[in-house]
Amino acid sequence: MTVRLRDVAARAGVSPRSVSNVINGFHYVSPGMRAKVQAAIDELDYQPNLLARSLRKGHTGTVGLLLPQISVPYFAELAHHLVEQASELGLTVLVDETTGERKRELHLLEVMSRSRYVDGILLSALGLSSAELTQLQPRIPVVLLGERATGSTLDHVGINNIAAARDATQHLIETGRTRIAAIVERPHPCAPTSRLRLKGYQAALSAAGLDADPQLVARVRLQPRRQDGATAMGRLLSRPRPPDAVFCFNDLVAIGALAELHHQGVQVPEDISVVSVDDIEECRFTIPTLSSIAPDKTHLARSALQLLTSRVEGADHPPRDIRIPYHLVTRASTDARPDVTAVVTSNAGA
Amino acid sequence: MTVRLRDVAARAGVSPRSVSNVINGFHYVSPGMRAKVQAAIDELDYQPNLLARSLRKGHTGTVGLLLPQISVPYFAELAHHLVEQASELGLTVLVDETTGERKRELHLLEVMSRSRYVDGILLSALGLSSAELTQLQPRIPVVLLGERATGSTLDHVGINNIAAARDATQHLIETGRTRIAAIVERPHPCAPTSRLRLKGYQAALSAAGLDADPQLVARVRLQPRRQDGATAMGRLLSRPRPPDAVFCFNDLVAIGALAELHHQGVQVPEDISVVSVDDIEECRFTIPTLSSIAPDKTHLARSALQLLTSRVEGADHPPRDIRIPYHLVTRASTDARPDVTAVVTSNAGA
DNA sequence: CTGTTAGCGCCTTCAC
DNA sequence: GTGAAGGCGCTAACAG
Repeated sequence: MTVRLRDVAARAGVSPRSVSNVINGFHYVSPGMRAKVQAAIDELDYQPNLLARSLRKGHTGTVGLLLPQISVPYFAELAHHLVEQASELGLTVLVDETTGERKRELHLLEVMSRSRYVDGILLSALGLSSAELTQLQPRIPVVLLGERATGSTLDHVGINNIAAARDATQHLIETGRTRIAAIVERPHPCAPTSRLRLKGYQAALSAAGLDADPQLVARVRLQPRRQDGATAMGRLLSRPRPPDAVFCFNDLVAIGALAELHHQGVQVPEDISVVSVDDIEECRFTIPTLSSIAPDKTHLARSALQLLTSRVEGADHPPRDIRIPYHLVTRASTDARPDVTAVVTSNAGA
Repeated sequence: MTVRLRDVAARAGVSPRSVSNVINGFHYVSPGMRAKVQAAIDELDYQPNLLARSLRKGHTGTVGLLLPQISVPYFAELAHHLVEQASELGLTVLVDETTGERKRELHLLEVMSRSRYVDGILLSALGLSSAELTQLQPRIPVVLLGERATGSTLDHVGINNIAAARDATQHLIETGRTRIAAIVERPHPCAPTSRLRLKGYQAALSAAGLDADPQLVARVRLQPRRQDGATAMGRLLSRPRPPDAVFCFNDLVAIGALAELHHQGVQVPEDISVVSVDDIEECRFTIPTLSSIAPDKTHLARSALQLLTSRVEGADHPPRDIRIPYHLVTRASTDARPDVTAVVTSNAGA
């Protein structure tokens, strides 16, 4: 039924060892041997059993990817870049969804890391606290995506959230806005991203000498969807003194906000301008098109995979925290002139 | 270093067999034995090596998912449902991207199916022709997603594309439209979906006694993105007698069309109404919200996985072609009254 | 109900 | 340069 390495050896009249040598491009194999073996491989249509190889070698060439939910556009795009980069490195990706629940994150991390099926894990954590992540002693390498566990023992790849939010907000200020609102996730110890972005927003305001009106900070639940952005925008519009601009925690929320603004007949960007973070594809086709901070997702994917593979290969340096460059893409939502793109304010520093 | 089954056996003072029995819930194990073994497992923090188990058992509990590109919203949502359903069945999903290229589809199908890493493959084929798919003699089960290879020897799960497009178009007719355009992929032997949807569109027109003006059928490239829909819409608007409604091959194209309509100051749905297929999340927040045919994606995922696992377990029936129910979700793009949802015209027949 | 034994298919240290 | 043997960790006959 299934043709094994030893069948090839028998067919070629050589030892299994020689077949293995040919397959793995090992050592110096005599041309005659190589030809004989190759012929047998072709005739028998032989393909190595990767499972057996992995068992023997102790690693698999597969990395685990743990995401809250793959259909969320940002994660879908991230997964795409990761799969693409992995493929270039000869790796494959095993995906699982955590829904962002602490329990599931822990469970899948545990199951994956012990299964021996993956060499390492890329984790976009939402439910696990920094402390827990720090305490984690995974038996295989783990690289954190996006969220940052302060002082973690784990490698991490992401953008500088404070700086990104600051740049986005500053852009609103530069276009003459003064009552700048923010829509961010409600505070949660395990989800520092939103807190950092709020901090950046506040930093920009204070640097410009604008005061931060707490009435202009709307909170949405964790892992907000478009609808949450719409609801939050509704609340902001009902303030006695509504904003003339909004910084949104992410694109999904901003898209909901745009829908609500349209619904209420508020003109964007004339009455209110909108900016956010992630730069998902959808931003280019919202009405109006949406200005957003664009992390270099290819770079992110590559760095994460490099970090992971280097750990898999035994690298033993202290945990790294890699900051990915980003830039602000200005579009119609922050500018009367539509589709002005790519004002680059790249940031690759710590 | 790594604790093995035999270590547990030694610790518990029993045979490996008994440990295996306990782990796999095999046979009748005496309570005393079970307790002893469990204690040893806990003390040693033992976790089975799934790689070794898979090698031994001949199957892995992993299914391969081959998609053109996972960041495309429809595929992202599909992947989400698949991963979710797989998880419920105790399966994990290995994802790879084909970019829709024939060569890559063939290659990945080959590599995956021979690697012994996955028990079966879910394939959303774009580049492979029906003939090629039919000729395919994969060594592990393959279930086709979405596209239909007529007379294929492979199982298939998808919606009735003709009926879906007919229903969508009929909805436009029922709202009083008479000059109904279509945006579809340009014909390609390997991509029947668009051809079928065009057919359904034409069927609806002819059933209503409307003539099908070839000037009103715009073609876009294969795997169109939002921009392609915008461009095509632009062409339709430049016709001497522009349409008063558009049936779009999929949501992405429709979203591009909406952007172009907005850009040209054409009112939706007053001047032109728009309907499409896929019902991706984004539809609920476009401006205006987009009416779309919603395939039951959960059902699709479940059926695909059921079909696959049943094949993996050796089922030997003739190839199945499962039609998934769908319904038309009417939203603002086809109705002056916004957000009227869920007019169900479910279709589960052959 | 439990213990012993033999591979699943591969790679790799040893000898030659 | 090539051949022979052992084992990665597990499960499933086959006894007992």
